Amino acid sequence: MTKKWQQIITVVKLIPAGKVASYGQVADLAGLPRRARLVSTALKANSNEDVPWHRVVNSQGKISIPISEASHQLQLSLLRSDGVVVNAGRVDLKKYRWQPSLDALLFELTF
DNA sequence: CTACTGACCTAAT
DNA sequence: GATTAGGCCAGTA
Repeated sequence: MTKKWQQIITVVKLIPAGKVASYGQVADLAGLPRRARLVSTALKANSNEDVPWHRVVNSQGKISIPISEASHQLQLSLLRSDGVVVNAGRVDLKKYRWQPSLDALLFELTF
C-alpha cells in the first residue's frame, strides 16, 4: 500500500451515498492528475466494506468493470441500494455526479 | 531492466 | 449514439 493509494482511498471514502465520481475526478482530487488508471488498480485492491468503491464509474457514467467479472453485478446492486438509478450499466452523471463541498476540498489540501 | 497490461480519458471520426 | 487512435503511467511479470 503506497501513499498514492492511500490518498485515492481517502478521497473515495468522501463520496456520499447517492452520488458517484469518475476515476479521473477522484485522481484529480487526490492530487494525482492524469492518473485515472491508478485509481482503478487501487480500488480493485481495496474492494472491502469501508471503501465505497462502487461509487466510482468512468467518465461516461458507465460501470467500467467487465461483465465477465462477478463484481460488475455487485457494483450495480450496491449503487441501486444507494438510491442511484442505473440503466444499461449507466448512471446519469448530470444528476448524480459528486460535487465536492468546500470543506471536502479543504480536507484534500492536507495531502 | 524491458514488456505488457489495464475497472481511464479526450478528441476526432 | 458507436468506434478508433493516441496519450497516459503505476503495477505486474
